[in-house]
Amino acid sequence: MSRGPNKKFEPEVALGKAMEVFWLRGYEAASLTELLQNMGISRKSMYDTFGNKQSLFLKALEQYAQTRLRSIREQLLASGSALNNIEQLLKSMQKTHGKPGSTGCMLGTCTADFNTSDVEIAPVLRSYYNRLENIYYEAISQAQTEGELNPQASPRDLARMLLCTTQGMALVGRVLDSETIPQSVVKMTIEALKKS
Amino acid sequence: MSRGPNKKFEPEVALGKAMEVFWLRGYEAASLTELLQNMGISRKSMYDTFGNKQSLFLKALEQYAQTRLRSIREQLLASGSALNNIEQLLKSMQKTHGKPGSTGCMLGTCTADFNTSDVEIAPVLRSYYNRLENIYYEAISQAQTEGELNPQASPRDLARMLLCTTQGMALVGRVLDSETIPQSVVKMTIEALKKS
DNA sequence: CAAAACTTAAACCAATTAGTCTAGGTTGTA
DNA sequence: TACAACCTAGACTAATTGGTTTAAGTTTTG
Repeated sequence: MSRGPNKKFEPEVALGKAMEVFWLRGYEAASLTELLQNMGISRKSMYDTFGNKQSLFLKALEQYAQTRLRSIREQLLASGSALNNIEQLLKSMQKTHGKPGSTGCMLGTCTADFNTSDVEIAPVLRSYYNRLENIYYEAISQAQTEGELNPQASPRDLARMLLCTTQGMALVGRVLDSETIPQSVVKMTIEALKKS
Repeated sequence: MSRGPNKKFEPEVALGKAMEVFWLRGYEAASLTELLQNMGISRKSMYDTFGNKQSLFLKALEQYAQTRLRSIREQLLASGSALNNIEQLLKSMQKTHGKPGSTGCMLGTCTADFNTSDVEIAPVLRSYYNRLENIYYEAISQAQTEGELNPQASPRDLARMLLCTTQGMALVGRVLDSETIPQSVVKMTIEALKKS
């Protein structure tokens, strides 16, 4: 057994704080100084624990994605009708991204933030989008088997539409000061699903 | 009349080159060095002509938006059916954003790049989104009066859906290496319009 | 108690940033 | 021809960046 005390700060908590800064500012614009201030730890501890800025970011992005994907999956797999769960999810997104000062989705922000040819980050983002698409796919399929959606429609196509529409809403919402656009988008998206 | 030669370089051409760099890299990551190299002018000329980096960026963004908006408007107002023009526009976007190495829409990239509370840039982006929404609105209205779309549907809602869906497709396309997602999105969007 | 594991604060480094300024060259016109 | 307008190249500044290292202090445990 090793001697001495264990880590005093909670790496996961500090990582969460770092995530908030990256989410708000983006990778480049998030300075070490601001990151450390929010994380509440010293420079040394950060480098000892997380390696460097890029790997800190990748860990923060991973935590964001897992938290977000789990939350969405839970909302979609809640008891009751699958279609209703999709509607409720979209409504909650409408509210979130319609708020002034909303920061959108961290995946989307990073998708814009990084050079498209960045071989380090692009595959990570692509994989998260795939997982998100698959979550939508499952929910739509379930709504179909429950008889709530047209069984002839392609759940794969619908899931992809849902993916891009919500990402677009989250992105545009960053500069909006009213809920009108998200309202329209969610309304039309739900109609599109039902009429598919 | 003033003496001496007029400007040797074309400010609009140089601005276009700057725009390309900003588009590819984003505001922060676009260094003066890279900008000047692409613009093909000296540091001094840039500061004399454009002021500083931020105003260079704002001018580049304005040029991008005007070029882009005009192009979209032209495609939508082309001769023939309004609905068909919308379809053709979406198909061209599908192709563009499905290409590996696609850089998305500069408006979207900047929307993610800047701090949401940036009072300088947020209103500019918001205004561009409004203009884009209005262009879609006109096209949809025309398709309705031409009897190609359900006249009961709200062209405002549909225009907003189109806005967010295309922005999302452009954004996600930055990390994609195949056309499958844009294909699905465009297919579903056209269906949604027709069934609205 | 003493050593190990952990912590912070701050000094430090090399590189890069946006922006300014100067010196010298070219070009066109009064 | 002489001067004004424009140009480039590059030196320079002041600040900031990510990252490293050092020194000193704290806590736990063998």
